[in-house]
Amino acid sequence: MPLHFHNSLTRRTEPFAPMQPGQVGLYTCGPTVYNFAHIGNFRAYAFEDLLRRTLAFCGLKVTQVMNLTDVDDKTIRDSRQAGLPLAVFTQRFKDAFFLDLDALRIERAEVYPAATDHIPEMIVLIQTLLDKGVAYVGDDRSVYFSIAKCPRYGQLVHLQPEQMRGGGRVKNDEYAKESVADFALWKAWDAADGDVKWDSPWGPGRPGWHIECSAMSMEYLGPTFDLHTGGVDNMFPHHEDEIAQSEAANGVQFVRCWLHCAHLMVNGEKMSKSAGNFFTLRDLLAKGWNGRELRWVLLGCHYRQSLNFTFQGLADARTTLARLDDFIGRLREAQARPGAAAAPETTARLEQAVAEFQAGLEDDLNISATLAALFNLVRDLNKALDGNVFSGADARAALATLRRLDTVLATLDVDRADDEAPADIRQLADDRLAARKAKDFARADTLRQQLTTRGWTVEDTPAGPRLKKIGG
RNA sequence: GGCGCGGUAGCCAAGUGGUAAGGCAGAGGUCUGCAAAACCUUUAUUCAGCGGUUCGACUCCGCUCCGCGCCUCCA
Repeated sequence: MPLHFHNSLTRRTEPFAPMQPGQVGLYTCGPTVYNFAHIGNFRAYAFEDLLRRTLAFCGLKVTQVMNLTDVDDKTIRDSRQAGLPLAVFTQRFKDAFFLDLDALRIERAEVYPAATDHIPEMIVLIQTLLDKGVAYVGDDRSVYFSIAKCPRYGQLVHLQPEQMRGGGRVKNDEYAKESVADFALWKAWDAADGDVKWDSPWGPGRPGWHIECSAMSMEYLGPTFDLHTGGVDNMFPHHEDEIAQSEAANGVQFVRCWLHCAHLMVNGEKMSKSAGNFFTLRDLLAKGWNGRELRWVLLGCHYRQSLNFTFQGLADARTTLARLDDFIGRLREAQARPGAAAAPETTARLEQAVAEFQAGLEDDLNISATLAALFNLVRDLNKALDGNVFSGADARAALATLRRLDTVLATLDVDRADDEAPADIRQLADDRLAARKAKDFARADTLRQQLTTRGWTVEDTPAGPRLKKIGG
Protein backbone atom coordinates (compact mmCIF):
# COMPACT_ATOMS: atom_id res chain seq x y z
CA MET A 1 0.00 0.00 0.00
CA PRO A 2 1.47 3.32 -1.02
CA LEU A 3 1.42 6.38 1.24
CA HIS A 4 -2.02 7.68 2.07
CA PHE A 5 -3.00 10.79 3.99
CA HIS A 6 -6.31 12.19 5.10
CA ASN A 7 -6.60 15.47 3.21
CA SER A 8 -8.61 18.04 5.16
CA LEU A 9 -9.42 19.81 1.90
CA THR A 10 -11.30 16.86 0.43
CA ARG A 11 -12.03 15.19 3.77
CA ARG A 12 -10.87 11.95 2.26
CA THR A 13 -7.94 9.66 2.73
CA GLU A 14 -6.04 9.83 -0.54
CA PRO A 15 -2.88 8.40 -2.03
CA PHE A 16 -0.02 10.81 -1.63
CA ALA A 17 2.55 11.48 -4.31
CA PRO A 18 4.74 14.58 -4.21
CA MET A 19 4.77 17.05 -7.10
CA GLN A 20 8.46 16.45 -7.65
CA PRO A 21 9.15 12.74 -7.52
CA GLY A 22 11.17 11.88 -4.46
CA GLN A 23 10.91 15.33 -2.88
CA VAL A 24 8.32 16.73 -0.52
CA GLY A 25 7.67 20.31 0.44
CA LEU A 26 6.14 20.54 3.91
CA TYR A 27 4.97 23.67 5.68
CA THR A 28 4.19 23.36 9.38
CA CYS A 29 2.69 26.21 11.33
CA GLY A 30 5.04 26.99 14.19
CA PRO A 31 4.83 28.70 17.55
CA THR A 32 4.02 32.25 18.49
CA VAL A 33 6.97 32.99 20.71
CA TYR A 34 5.40 34.95 23.55
CA ASN A 35 5.54 32.18 26.14
CA PHE A 36 6.70 28.62 26.66
CA ALA A 37 4.87 26.25 24.35
CA HIS A 38 2.62 23.81 26.23
CA ILE A 39 2.41 20.10 25.62
CA GLY A 40 -0.74 20.57 23.56
CA ASN A 41 1.34 22.67 21.17
CA PHE A 42 3.97 19.98 21.19
CA ARG A 43 1.44 17.40 20.24
CA ALA A 44 1.23 19.13 16.89
CA TYR A 45 5.00 19.37 16.54
CA ALA A 46 5.40 15.71 17.52
CA PHE A 47 2.82 14.75 14.91
CA GLU A 48 4.72 16.76 12.30
CA ASP A 49 7.90 15.03 13.39
CA LEU A 50 6.27 11.66 12.88
CA LEU A 51 5.12 12.85 9.47
CA ARG A 52 8.54 14.05 8.30
CA ARG A 53 10.25 10.93 9.64
CA THR A 54 7.66 8.76 7.93
CA LEU A 55 8.22 10.54 4.63
CA ALA A 56 11.95 9.97 5.00
CA PHE A 57 11.39 6.32 5.96
CA CYS A 58 9.47 5.95 2.72
CA GLY A 59 12.47 7.24 0.82
CA LEU A 60 11.39 10.83 0.24
CA LYS A 61 13.56 13.87 0.71
CA VAL A 62 11.76 16.37 2.91
CA THR A 63 12.03 20.14 2.93
CA GLN A 64 10.17 21.27 6.01
CA VAL A 65 9.55 24.91 6.79
CA MET A 66 8.30 25.97 10.21
CA ASN A 67 7.58 29.62 10.82
CA LEU A 68 8.27 31.44 14.05
CA THR A 69 5.63 34.08 14.69
CA ASP A 70 7.62 36.73 16.49
CA VAL A 71 5.36 39.71 15.95
CA ASP A 72 1.65 39.78 16.73
CA ASP A 73 -0.72 41.23 19.33
CA LYS A 74 0.51 38.97 22.13
CA THR A 75 4.23 39.26 21.54
CA ILE A 76 3.87 43.04 21.43
CA ARG A 77 1.64 43.16 24.49
CA ASP A 78 3.85 40.92 26.61
CA SER A 79 7.17 42.38 25.53
CA ARG A 80 5.94 45.82 26.46
CA GLN A 81 4.70 44.47 29.76
CA ALA A 82 8.13 42.97 30.36
CA GLY A 83 9.77 46.24 29.38
CA LEU A 84 11.91 44.50 26.77
CA PRO A 85 12.47 45.16 23.09
CA LEU A 86 10.35 42.78 21.02
CA ALA A 87 13.33 40.92 19.56
CA VAL A 88 14.93 40.39 22.96
CA PHE A 89 11.66 39.22 24.46
CA THR A 90 10.89 36.72 21.69
CA GLN A 91 14.44 35.38 21.51
CA ARG A 92 14.06 33.90 24.97
CA PHE A 93 11.06 31.85 23.88
CA LYS A 94 12.63 30.88 20.57
CA ASP A 95 15.56 29.43 22.51
CA ALA A 96 13.24 27.63 24.92
CA PHE A 97 11.26 26.22 22.02
CA PHE A 98 14.32 24.61 20.46
CA LEU A 99 15.45 23.18 23.79
CA ASP A 100 12.03 21.59 24.17
CA LEU A 101 12.13 20.20 20.63
CA ASP A 102 15.43 18.54 21.45
CA ALA A 103 14.07 17.05 24.66
CA LEU A 104 11.18 15.60 22.69
CA ARG A 105 13.58 14.32 20.02
CA ILE A 106 11.77 16.29 17.38
CA GLU A 107 13.97 16.50 14.32
CA ARG A 108 14.84 19.97 13.10
CA ALA A 109 13.05 21.40 10.10
CA GLU A 110 15.19 22.59 7.21
CA VAL A 111 14.15 26.23 7.69
CA TYR A 112 12.70 28.20 10.63
CA PRO A 113 11.88 31.57 9.10
CA ALA A 114 10.92 34.31 11.54
CA ALA A 115 8.14 36.69 10.56
CA THR A 116 10.24 39.75 11.41
CA ASP A 117 12.90 38.64 8.92
CA HIS A 118 10.39 38.57 6.06
CA ILE A 119 8.52 41.85 6.26
CA PRO A 120 9.64 42.99 2.76
CA GLU A 121 8.32 39.78 1.20
CA MET A 122 5.02 40.28 2.96
CA ILE A 123 4.77 43.86 1.76
CA VAL A 124 5.35 42.73 -1.83
CA LEU A 125 2.63 40.10 -1.45
CA ILE A 126 0.17 42.58 0.02
CA GLN A 127 0.89 44.99 -2.83
CA THR A 128 0.18 42.20 -5.31
CA LEU A 129 -3.18 41.58 -3.65
CA LEU A 130 -3.98 45.31 -3.81
CA ASP A 131 -2.96 45.44 -7.47
CA LYS A 132 -5.24 42.51 -8.20
CA GLY A 133 -8.12 44.27 -6.52
CA VAL A 134 -8.77 41.66 -3.86
CA ALA A 135 -7.49 43.85 -1.04
CA TYR A 136 -8.21 47.42 0.00
CA VAL A 137 -6.91 50.07 2.35
CA GLY A 138 -9.39 50.74 5.14
CA ASP A 139 -10.21 54.06 6.77
CA ASP A 140 -7.74 53.17 9.50
CA ARG A 141 -4.86 52.79 6.99
CA SER A 142 -4.80 49.06 7.57
CA VAL A 143 -4.99 46.78 4.56
CA TYR A 144 -7.73 44.16 4.42
CA PHE A 145 -8.41 41.18 2.24
CA SER A 146 -11.87 41.19 0.73
CA ILE A 147 -13.40 37.77 0.93
CA ALA A 148 -16.22 38.96 -1.31
CA LYS A 149 -13.66 38.82 -4.15
CA CYS A 150 -12.90 35.25 -3.34
CA PRO A 151 -15.73 32.95 -4.40
CA ARG A 152 -13.94 29.87 -3.15
CA TYR A 153 -13.55 31.28 0.34
CA GLY A 154 -14.55 28.62 2.85
CA GLN A 155 -13.31 25.67 0.83
CA LEU A 156 -11.36 24.22 3.72
CA VAL A 157 -13.81 24.60 6.56
CA HIS A 158 -17.04 24.75 4.55
CA LEU A 159 -18.18 27.85 6.31
CA GLN A 160 -20.41 30.37 4.62
CA PRO A 161 -19.74 33.94 5.73
CA GLU A 162 -23.41 34.54 6.46
CA GLN A 163 -23.45 31.55 8.79
CA MET A 164 -20.72 32.88 11.00
CA ARG A 165 -21.47 34.24 14.38
CA GLY A 166 -19.71 37.51 14.87
CA GLY A 167 -17.12 37.51 17.66
CA GLY A 168 -16.34 40.26 20.11
CA ARG A 169 -13.23 41.44 18.34
CA VAL A 170 -15.00 42.08 15.10
CA LYS A 171 -16.53 45.22 16.45
CA ASN A 172 -13.17 46.93 16.84
CA ASP A 173 -12.41 46.73 13.17
CA GLU A 174 -15.90 46.99 11.84
CA TYR A 175 -15.77 50.64 11.00
CA ALA A 176 -12.75 50.13 8.78
CA LYS A 177 -13.73 46.97 7.00
CA GLU A 178 -16.13 46.47 4.15
CA SER A 179 -17.24 43.14 5.58
CA VAL A 180 -16.89 41.74 9.05
CA ALA A 181 -15.27 38.59 7.72
CA ASP A 182 -12.51 40.48 5.91
CA PHE A 183 -9.18 40.07 7.64
CA ALA A 184 -6.13 42.26 8.06
CA LEU A 185 -3.13 41.87 5.78
CA TRP A 186 -1.40 44.89 7.27
CA LYS A 187 -2.22 46.47 10.59
CA ALA A 188 -1.64 50.21 10.83
CA TRP A 189 0.49 51.26 13.78
CA ASP A 190 -1.22 52.51 16.90
CA ALA A 191 0.05 53.64 20.27
CA ALA A 192 -0.33 50.19 21.83
CA ASP A 193 2.35 48.94 19.44
CA GLY A 194 5.04 51.13 20.97
CA ASP A 195 8.15 51.11 18.83
CA VAL A 196 7.12 47.99 16.93
CA LYS A 197 6.54 49.19 13.39
CA TRP A 198 7.79 48.90 9.84
CA ASP A 199 7.42 51.34 6.99
CA SER A 200 5.15 50.38 4.14
CA PRO A 201 3.44 52.03 1.17
CA TRP A 202 0.38 52.35 3.46
CA GLY A 203 2.20 53.91 6.36
CA PRO A 204 3.88 52.44 9.41
CA GLY A 205 2.49 49.24 10.80
CA ARG A 206 3.02 45.50 10.96
CA PRO A 207 1.82 42.44 9.09
CA GLY A 208 -1.38 40.61 9.90
CA TRP A 209 -1.02 37.10 11.19
CA HIS A 210 -1.96 35.07 8.13
CA ILE A 211 0.22 36.83 5.60
CA GLU A 212 3.49 35.55 7.05
CA CYS A 213 2.68 31.95 6.26
CA SER A 214 1.68 32.79 2.71
CA ALA A 215 4.78 34.89 2.10
CA MET A 216 7.24 32.52 3.71
CA SER A 217 5.86 29.30 2.28
CA MET A 218 6.01 30.90 -1.15
CA GLU A 219 9.56 32.02 -0.51
CA TYR A 220 10.86 28.60 0.50
CA LEU A 221 8.49 26.12 -1.13
CA GLY A 222 7.01 27.93 -4.11
CA PRO A 223 3.45 28.94 -5.00
CA THR A 224 2.21 25.37 -4.83
CA PHE A 225 3.55 22.74 -2.48
CA ASP A 226 2.68 19.29 -1.19
CA LEU A 227 1.79 19.33 2.47
CA HIS A 228 0.68 21.89 5.02
CA THR A 229 -0.11 20.97 8.59
CA GLY A 230 -1.29 22.43 11.85
CA GLY A 231 -3.77 21.93 14.63
CA VAL A 232 -7.47 21.73 13.79
CA ASP A 233 -7.99 25.06 15.48
CA ASN A 234 -5.87 26.64 12.77
CA MET A 235 -8.18 25.53 9.99
CA PHE A 236 -10.27 28.58 10.54
CA PRO A 237 -9.51 31.33 10.10
CA HIS A 238 -5.77 30.93 9.67
CA HIS A 239 -5.49 28.29 6.98
CA GLU A 240 -8.60 29.40 5.18
CA ASP A 241 -7.14 32.88 4.96
CA GLU A 242 -3.77 31.59 3.79
CA ILE A 243 -5.50 29.79 0.95
CA ALA A 244 -7.47 32.88 0.01
CA GLN A 245 -4.40 35.15 -0.06
CA SER A 246 -2.04 32.76 -1.74
CA GLU A 247 -4.40 31.60 -4.43
CA ALA A 248 -5.57 35.14 -5.13
CA ALA A 249 -1.96 36.27 -5.51
CA ASN A 250 -0.59 33.37 -7.51
CA GLY A 251 -3.60 32.07 -9.39
CA VAL A 252 -2.64 28.48 -8.68
CA GLN A 253 -3.52 25.93 -6.04
CA PHE A 254 -1.76 26.74 -2.78
CA VAL A 255 -1.46 23.38 -1.01
CA ARG A 256 -2.16 19.95 -2.42
CA CYS A 257 -2.85 18.18 0.85
CA TRP A 258 -3.69 19.57 4.28
CA LEU A 259 -3.20 17.56 7.45
CA HIS A 260 -4.66 18.69 10.76
CA CYS A 261 -4.08 17.11 14.11
CA ALA A 262 -6.67 16.96 16.86
CA HIS A 263 -6.30 18.56 20.27
CA LEU A 264 -4.62 17.44 23.39
CA MET A 265 -7.19 17.34 26.15
CA VAL A 266 -6.83 17.48 29.88
CA ASN A 267 -9.75 16.38 32.02
CA GLY A 268 -11.80 16.10 28.87
CA GLU A 269 -11.21 19.68 27.78
CA LYS A 270 -8.93 21.25 25.24
CA MET A 271 -5.62 22.29 26.73
CA SER A 272 -4.98 25.92 25.91
CA LYS A 273 -3.22 28.94 27.25
CA SER A 274 -6.38 30.96 27.32
CA ALA A 275 -8.15 28.30 29.37
CA GLY A 276 -5.17 28.15 31.73
CA ASN A 277 -5.35 24.36 31.98
CA PHE A 278 -1.98 23.63 30.47
CA PHE A 279 1.31 21.96 31.26
CA THR A 280 4.61 22.91 29.71
CA LEU A 281 7.39 20.43 29.17
CA ARG A 282 9.26 22.08 32.05
CA ASP A 283 6.31 21.38 34.32
CA LEU A 284 6.59 17.69 33.52
CA LEU A 285 10.37 17.61 33.82
CA ALA A 286 10.01 19.17 37.25
CA LYS A 287 7.69 16.32 38.21
CA GLY A 288 10.32 13.77 37.22
CA TRP A 289 9.10 12.80 33.77
CA ASN A 290 11.31 13.05 30.73
CA GLY A 291 10.93 14.10 27.13
CA ARG A 292 11.22 10.58 25.85
CA GLU A 293 8.23 9.50 27.95
CA LEU A 294 6.15 12.44 26.82
CA ARG A 295 7.14 11.78 23.22
CA TRP A 296 5.84 8.23 23.59
CA VAL A 297 2.53 9.50 24.94
CA LEU A 298 2.15 12.13 22.22
CA LEU A 299 2.98 9.70 19.45
CA GLY A 300 0.89 6.84 20.82
CA CYS A 301 -2.43 8.28 19.74
CA HIS A 302 -3.46 8.74 16.12
CA TYR A 303 -3.05 12.36 15.12
CA ARG A 304 -6.68 12.90 14.13
CA GLN A 305 -7.91 11.53 17.45
CA SER A 306 -8.13 13.80 20.46
CA LEU A 307 -5.63 12.71 23.06
CA ASN A 308 -6.61 12.92 26.70
CA PHE A 309 -3.43 13.66 28.61
CA THR A 310 -3.09 11.90 31.97
CA PHE A 311 -0.26 11.11 34.33
CA GLN A 312 -1.40 7.51 34.21
CA GLY A 313 -0.60 7.63 30.51
CA LEU A 314 2.92 8.86 31.29
CA ALA A 315 3.33 6.07 33.85
CA ASP A 316 2.21 3.51 31.27
CA ALA A 317 4.73 4.96 28.85
CA ARG A 318 7.46 4.56 31.42
CA THR A 319 6.80 0.85 31.96
CA THR A 320 6.43 0.22 28.25
CA LEU A 321 9.74 1.93 27.52
CA ALA A 322 11.41 -0.01 30.31
CA ARG A 323 10.25 -3.23 28.71
CA LEU A 324 11.63 -2.13 25.36
CA ASP A 325 14.90 -1.12 27.01
CA ASP A 326 15.22 -4.53 28.60
CA PHE A 327 14.51 -6.20 25.30
CA ILE A 328 17.20 -4.18 23.55
CA GLY A 329 19.58 -4.87 26.41
CA ARG A 330 19.04 -8.59 25.91
CA LEU A 331 19.76 -8.25 22.20
CA ARG A 332 22.94 -6.33 22.88
CA GLU A 333 24.14 -9.01 25.25
CA ALA A 334 23.21 -11.69 22.75
CA GLN A 335 25.54 -10.16 20.17
CA ALA A 336 28.36 -11.92 21.99
CA ARG A 337 26.88 -15.30 21.17
CA PRO A 338 28.46 -17.30 18.37
CA GLY A 339 27.06 -17.15 14.88
CA ALA A 340 28.33 -15.52 11.72
CA ALA A 341 25.14 -15.21 9.68
CA ALA A 342 21.56 -14.54 10.67
CA ALA A 343 19.18 -17.47 10.34
CA PRO A 344 16.77 -17.29 7.40
CA GLU A 345 13.79 -17.40 9.75
CA THR A 346 15.16 -14.43 11.70
CA THR A 347 15.73 -12.46 8.53
CA ALA A 348 12.22 -13.26 7.35
CA ARG A 349 10.69 -12.27 10.67
CA LEU A 350 12.55 -8.96 10.65
CA GLU A 351 11.51 -8.21 7.11
CA GLN A 352 7.92 -8.95 8.04
CA ALA A 353 8.12 -6.54 10.95
CA VAL A 354 9.51 -3.76 8.78
CA ALA A 355 6.81 -4.35 6.19
CA GLU A 356 4.03 -4.22 8.80
CA PHE A 357 5.58 -1.19 10.43
CA GLN A 358 5.78 0.68 7.15
CA ALA A 359 2.28 -0.38 6.13
CA GLY A 360 0.94 1.11 9.35
CA LEU A 361 2.69 4.42 8.73
CA GLU A 362 1.62 4.54 5.11
CA ASP A 363 -2.00 4.22 6.16
CA ASP A 364 -2.37 7.85 7.24
CA LEU A 365 0.15 7.41 10.05
CA ASN A 366 -1.77 4.62 11.74
CA ILE A 367 0.48 4.54 14.75
CA SER A 368 -1.46 1.76 16.48
CA ALA A 369 -0.77 -0.65 13.64
CA THR A 370 2.82 0.59 13.51
CA LEU A 371 3.42 -0.07 17.19
CA ALA A 372 1.60 -3.39 17.05
CA ALA A 373 4.16 -4.45 14.43
CA LEU A 374 6.93 -3.50 16.83
CA PHE A 375 5.43 -5.25 19.86
CA ASN A 376 4.68 -8.42 17.97
CA LEU A 377 8.31 -8.49 16.88
CA VAL A 378 9.47 -7.91 20.44
CA ARG A 379 7.39 -10.81 21.68
CA ASP A 380 8.67 -13.17 19.01
CA LEU A 381 12.31 -12.22 19.45
CA ASN A 382 12.07 -12.47 23.22
CA LYS A 383 10.77 -15.97 22.75
CA ALA A 384 13.65 -16.79 20.45
CA LEU A 385 16.13 -15.33 22.94
CA ASP A 386 14.63 -17.47 25.69
CA GLY A 387 14.93 -20.55 23.53
CA ASN A 388 18.67 -19.95 23.18
CA VAL A 389 18.46 -20.62 19.46
CA PHE A 390 19.28 -17.01 18.71
CA SER A 391 22.80 -16.37 17.45
CA GLY A 392 25.01 -13.31 17.74
CA ALA A 393 24.34 -12.63 14.07
CA ASP A 394 20.60 -12.85 14.67
CA ALA A 395 20.95 -10.30 17.45
CA ARG A 396 22.95 -7.93 15.26
CA ALA A 397 20.37 -8.22 12.48
CA ALA A 398 17.58 -7.51 14.96
CA LEU A 399 19.38 -4.46 16.31
CA ALA A 400 19.91 -3.16 12.79
CA THR A 401 16.19 -3.50 12.14
CA LEU A 402 15.33 -1.70 15.37
CA ARG A 403 17.68 1.12 14.41
CA ARG A 404 15.74 1.44 11.20
CA LEU A 405 12.38 1.54 12.96
CA ASP A 406 13.79 4.06 15.37
CA THR A 407 14.51 6.51 12.58
CA VAL A 408 10.74 7.07 12.83
CA LEU A 409 10.00 6.43 16.50
CA ALA A 410 13.12 8.05 17.98
CA THR A 411 12.44 6.44 21.34
CA LEU A 412 14.14 3.05 21.23
CA ASP A 413 17.65 4.18 22.14
CA VAL A 414 19.22 1.19 20.43
CA ASP A 415 22.72 2.55 20.83
CA ARG A 416 22.43 4.49 24.05
CA ALA A 417 25.50 4.42 26.20
CA ASP A 418 25.09 1.86 28.93
CA ASP A 419 24.87 3.26 32.37
CA GLU A 420 28.18 1.91 33.53
CA ALA A 421 28.00 1.19 37.22
CA PRO A 422 30.64 2.99 39.27
CA ALA A 423 33.29 0.90 40.99
CA ASP A 424 31.69 0.98 44.43
CA ILE A 425 28.37 -0.19 43.01
CA ARG A 426 30.08 -3.00 41.14
CA GLN A 427 31.85 -3.93 44.37
CA LEU A 428 28.51 -4.23 46.18
CA ALA A 429 27.20 -6.40 43.37
CA ASP A 430 30.31 -8.59 43.49
CA ASP A 431 29.99 -8.95 47.24
CA ARG A 432 26.37 -9.92 46.84
CA LEU A 433 27.27 -12.54 44.23
CA ALA A 434 29.86 -13.97 46.62
CA ALA A 435 27.28 -14.08 49.40
CA ARG A 436 24.83 -15.88 47.15
CA LYS A 437 27.42 -18.42 46.16
CA ALA A 438 28.09 -18.97 49.86
CA LYS A 439 24.32 -19.36 50.32
CA ASP A 440 24.35 -16.43 52.71
CA PHE A 441 21.06 -15.10 51.35
CA ALA A 442 20.41 -12.77 54.23
CA ARG A 443 23.62 -10.92 53.45
CA ALA A 444 22.87 -11.04 49.72
CA ASP A 445 19.48 -9.41 50.29
CA THR A 446 21.01 -6.76 52.52
CA LEU A 447 23.49 -5.90 49.81
CA ARG A 448 20.74 -5.78 47.22
CA GLN A 449 18.85 -3.39 49.47
CA GLN A 450 21.95 -1.20 49.67
CA LEU A 451 22.14 -1.15 45.89
CA THR A 452 18.49 -0.16 45.68
CA THR A 453 19.07 2.65 48.13
CA ARG A 454 21.85 3.91 45.91
CA GLY A 455 19.73 3.83 42.79
CA TRP A 456 20.67 0.51 41.26
CA THR A 457 18.79 -2.71 40.82
CA VAL A 458 20.34 -6.10 40.22
CA GLU A 459 18.81 -8.89 38.19
CA ASP A 460 20.17 -12.40 38.27
CA THR A 461 20.27 -13.81 34.78
CA PRO A 462 21.67 -17.11 33.52
CA ALA A 463 24.67 -15.10 32.34
CA GLY A 464 25.23 -13.61 35.79
CA PRO A 465 23.97 -10.57 37.68
CA ARG A 466 23.00 -7.54 35.66
CA LEU A 467 23.05 -4.03 37.12
CA LYS A 468 20.46 -1.51 36.02
CA LYS A 469 20.11 2.09 37.02
CA ILE A 470 16.70 2.75 38.50
CA GLY A 471 14.66 5.20 36.48
CA GLY A 472 17.56 5.72 34.07
C1' G B 1 -28.05 28.03 14.51
C1' G B 2 -23.87 26.28 10.91
C1' C B 3 -19.58 22.92 10.20
C1' G B 4 -17.03 18.69 12.18
C1' C B 5 -14.96 14.64 15.45
C1' G B 6 -15.86 10.74 18.75
C1' G B 7 -18.51 6.80 22.11
C1' U B 8 -14.82 -0.79 21.34
C1' A B 9 -12.66 -4.82 27.83
C1' G B 10 -10.42 -1.63 34.55
C1' C B 11 -7.56 2.27 31.51
C1' C B 12 -5.40 3.65 26.46
C1' A B 13 -6.40 2.14 21.51
C1' A B 14 -6.69 -0.42 16.19
C1' G B 15 -10.02 -2.73 13.05
C1' U B 16 -13.30 -5.34 9.39
C1' G B 17 -20.08 -6.77 5.85
C1' G B 18 -18.65 -13.06 7.97
C1' U B 19 -17.88 -13.23 13.41
C1' A B 20 -12.86 -8.42 18.04
C1' A B 21 -4.82 -6.01 16.73
C1' G B 22 -1.52 -3.88 20.19
C1' G B 23 -0.06 -1.34 24.98
C1' C B 24 -0.82 -0.61 30.42
C1' A B 25 -3.06 -2.83 34.61
C1' G B 26 -5.01 -7.77 36.68
C1' A B 27 -4.97 -13.41 37.31
C1' G B 28 -2.50 -18.29 36.87
C1' G B 29 2.04 -20.76 35.36
C1' U B 30 7.55 -21.59 33.86
C1' C B 31 12.24 -19.78 35.69
C1' U B 32 14.56 -18.03 40.55
C1' G B 33 17.42 -19.15 47.34
C1' C B 34 13.83 -15.08 47.10
C1' A B 35 13.06 -11.41 43.76
C1' A B 36 13.39 -8.93 39.13
C1' A B 37 13.24 -9.47 33.97
C1' A B 38 11.54 -12.54 30.18
C1' C B 39 8.29 -16.11 28.27
C1' C B 40 3.51 -19.02 28.21
C1' U B 41 -1.76 -19.01 29.32
C1' U B 42 -5.74 -15.96 30.57
C1' U B 43 -9.02 -11.20 30.71
C1' A B 44 -15.07 -7.95 25.41
C1' U B 45 -20.49 -14.25 23.11
C1' U B 46 -19.31 -8.24 22.50
C1' C B 47 -18.16 -3.00 19.98
C1' A B 48 -23.44 3.86 23.60
C1' G B 49 -29.00 2.79 22.74
C1' C B 50 -33.18 1.72 19.40
C1' G B 51 -34.87 0.52 14.65
C1' G B 52 -33.81 -0.81 9.29
C1' U B 53 -31.04 -3.22 5.02
C1' U B 54 -28.66 -8.16 4.68
C1' C B 55 -27.98 -15.15 4.56
C1' G B 56 -24.99 -12.39 8.13
C1' A B 57 -23.37 -5.70 11.06
C1' C B 58 -19.50 -3.72 15.70
C1' U B 59 -18.61 -2.53 10.53
C1' C B 60 -23.97 0.18 5.78
C1' C B 61 -28.65 3.43 6.53
C1' G B 62 -32.04 6.19 9.92
C1' C B 63 -33.22 8.00 14.69
C1' U B 64 -31.95 8.83 19.93
C1' C B 65 -28.58 9.66 24.01
C1' C B 66 -23.76 11.24 25.71
C1' G B 67 -18.74 13.70 25.24
C1' C B 68 -15.59 17.16 22.54
C1' G B 69 -13.96 20.84 18.89
C1' C B 70 -14.38 25.08 15.31
C1' C B 71 -17.62 29.37 13.71
C1' U B 72 -12.03 35.52 13.62
C1' C B 73 -6.49 34.47 20.49
C1' C B 74 -5.56 29.27 19.77
C1' A B 75 -1.28 23.46 17.83
